[in-house]
Amino acid sequence: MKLLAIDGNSILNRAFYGIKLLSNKKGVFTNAIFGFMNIYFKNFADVQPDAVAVAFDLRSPTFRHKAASYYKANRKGMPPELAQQLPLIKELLGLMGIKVVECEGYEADDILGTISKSCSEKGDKCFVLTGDRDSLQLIDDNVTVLLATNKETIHYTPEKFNEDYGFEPLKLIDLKALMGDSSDNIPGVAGIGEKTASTLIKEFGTIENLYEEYEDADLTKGVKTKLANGVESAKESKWLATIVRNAPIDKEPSDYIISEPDNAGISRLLTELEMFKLLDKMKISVSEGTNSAPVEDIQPVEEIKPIESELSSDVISGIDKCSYLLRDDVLTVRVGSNIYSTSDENIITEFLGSDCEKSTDDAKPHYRYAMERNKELVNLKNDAAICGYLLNTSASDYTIEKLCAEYGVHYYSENGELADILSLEGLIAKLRSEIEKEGMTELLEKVELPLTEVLASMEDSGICIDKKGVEDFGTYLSEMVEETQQMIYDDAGHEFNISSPKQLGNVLFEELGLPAKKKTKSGYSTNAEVLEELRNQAPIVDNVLKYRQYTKLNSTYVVGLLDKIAPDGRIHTSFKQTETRTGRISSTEPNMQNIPVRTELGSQMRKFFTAPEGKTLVDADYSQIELRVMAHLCGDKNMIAAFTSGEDIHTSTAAQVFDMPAIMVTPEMRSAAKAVNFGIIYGIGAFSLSKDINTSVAQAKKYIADYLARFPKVNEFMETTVDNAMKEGYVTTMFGRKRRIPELSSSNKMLQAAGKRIAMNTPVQGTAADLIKIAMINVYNRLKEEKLNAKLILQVHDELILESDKDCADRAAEILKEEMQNVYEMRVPLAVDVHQGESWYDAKG
DNA sequence: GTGGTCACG
DNA sequence: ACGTACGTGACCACT
Repeated sequence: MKLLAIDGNSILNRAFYGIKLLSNKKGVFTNAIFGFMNIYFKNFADVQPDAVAVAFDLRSPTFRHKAASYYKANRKGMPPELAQQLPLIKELLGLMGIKVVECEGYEADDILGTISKSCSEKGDKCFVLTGDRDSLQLIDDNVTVLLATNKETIHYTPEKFNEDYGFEPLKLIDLKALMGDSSDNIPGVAGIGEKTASTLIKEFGTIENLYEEYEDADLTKGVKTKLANGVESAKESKWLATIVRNAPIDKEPSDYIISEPDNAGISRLLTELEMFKLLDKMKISVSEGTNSAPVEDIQPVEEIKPIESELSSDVISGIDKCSYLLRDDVLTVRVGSNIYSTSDENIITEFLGSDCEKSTDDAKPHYRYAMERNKELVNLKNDAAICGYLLNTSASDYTIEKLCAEYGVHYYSENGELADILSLEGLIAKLRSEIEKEGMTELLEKVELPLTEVLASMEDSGICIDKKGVEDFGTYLSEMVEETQQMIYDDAGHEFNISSPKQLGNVLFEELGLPAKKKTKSGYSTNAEVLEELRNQAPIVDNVLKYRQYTKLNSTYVVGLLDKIAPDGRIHTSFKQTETRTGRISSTEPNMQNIPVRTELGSQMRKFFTAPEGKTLVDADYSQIELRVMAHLCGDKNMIAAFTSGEDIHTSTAAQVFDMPAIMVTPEMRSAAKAVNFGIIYGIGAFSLSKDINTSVAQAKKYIADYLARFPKVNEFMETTVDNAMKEGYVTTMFGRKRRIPELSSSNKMLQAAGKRIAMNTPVQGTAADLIKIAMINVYNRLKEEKLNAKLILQVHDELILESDKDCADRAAEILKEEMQNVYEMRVPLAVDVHQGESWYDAKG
């Protein structure tokens, strides 16, 4: 008979700290359960036991059978994120038919000690699974310890133990009695560490033997003295380190034979915890739970037999609804149990342009495939990645396989290469029903799906870049880098890598003795904020700042952009629609949303983004869109009045906060008010505000208090938003976009505070993102309808850029401004500034 | 791969 | 006592 005995606390602990925090929608943490079950299944497969026991600590405050329990109980308790998972894993194990063993006054390792002893005496094989090396003392010919480490599980037999330690397993107790163990509060012998202890045990075996012989042995005087002083402690420690092997529990291995699992119960629990991957692994379907989703959501698990054939025009004309994939220029279409495929470009474009309703996994590249060939993708109804993103904006990616695992849809991995296409329809059905449940169907159909085509078109268009201009700018920057670098070397007295924060910190704060202000994890902080304060103290500092500016411009922008120029002489960025937590779009390879503008030198870069011959760039940006969104969302009268009046918002905020007419507001007051306005959007904190405007925390606090007194609805909005977020676990934007915030249920105060700021900021930033997305779709359609030779080419969060034929640029600018301003009826006007120019620099106005 | 830094809204 | 504003992406050094 083979028994697998698991130290539940130890394995759960290891799983918890080894896997990043995961939680379900309600904020119940599940990472330790997930990790525990992974370790369990792996070892179960390795050992193939006949019986399983999982032991957990159980200590009563009034009864302690030994002092070690008392010491351990004194240690810092487990974090609530882990503690809440403890009853859940026990419940799960119970449902799986696995016996959970607990015994008042005993720890898990005592229970394992007892069970393994009983096995050993009866000649049964026992495998002890734990993460704790202490249990290695249990090893004998019938008892193997499976030690789970971060990397692998080590199988400790007596031979393996001897190889590693050089003595027999039972003597591990004596080793610990000498060296002690701070985490278990075992004192050991003062001054004896692991090395000495190990040597002594190898030579003398047990501490009893050691204390009989050590006085005459060949040991240093120091060691002898330490041993003499530690004799009592050594004996006490040996007792503490010995695992109990006679706890009052069931001792027959046959008592632990696994009973019939309750699949419905498991399904219910794991569905509640949203651990679909685990459920799939256990080969239990969601439907086995009693509270299962409606039948139509569930993909049948039975084998389906796909019929594969070549896609043809005849077939295409007969399809009215299908799912498809387009990868590496190969199209695969599924209609019922028929699978068609083709790599014929003409057939592919014919399919994409056909009337049939289409569902796919990631449509943007398909739009581009069509556009590059002057064709269209028509009637796209579903995009799995977009659906997955709306349901959870925080996932790392949205592949079909991952989504199936997350939403409990069967993934047809048994069908090899066809797995994705076979799984797609069921997945889409499930995702759509979830989206409907969450009230995001309109957001999906009216905003995100239409936006995909707009983004594809923008990527396809790209923006014209003046290659020669960039190259010349690069030459200039390189000269400046060279020059500045030399001056820095002269000041430092030697050459070093200025780009290495470590080496730079050394030069500045060690060699030159400048006062270090801040530290980072790995040394001195040398960021711009710190250097700015040191500017007057040494000329090298100014040069370092210049060096940073030149190298940044040169490597990120000049070199980085030249590297991305396409054969058509343009830059085609990639807009990501499923990346940000808030609903914004992001831009990569290259990032066109962080082209310099704030400094004079940096903004020169924008002169190289140009309109080609006969065309012009039209640039429009929302003025203070996030503050306007805030005014709309909270409905504060004073704030709305400030925007309706058309005055400068920061000046008028200052007038309110400082209680004076606008004409008396000084530039300093305006800039303080501006900082407060930013703080309001980000989820205000007095400390950061004080740093931002260089004043005391007390003063910053007063600004905030005064602000909130003047704009009471802002305060109210923040409070209700956070309260509601704490209750629901998520926040929403005006258009129903959701962001879950698991940080809110963290026991870590810092993390929870961050969660609250996220809760305050996301509805504002997210609503602004929704608005400009809708405007983009409307602009795209208007330009198309009016057949203007003008195209959207860039979006920078609150800014849209068109490339337009000169002769229709005024009309295009009019449409752009109109659609942006009128995108949605708000309680405040949405102000838009529009300009035209030959380059981005000029069009910014 | 991670951390530091810095470019943008 | 601790670390501090929201959301991104790219580059460099270093492990």
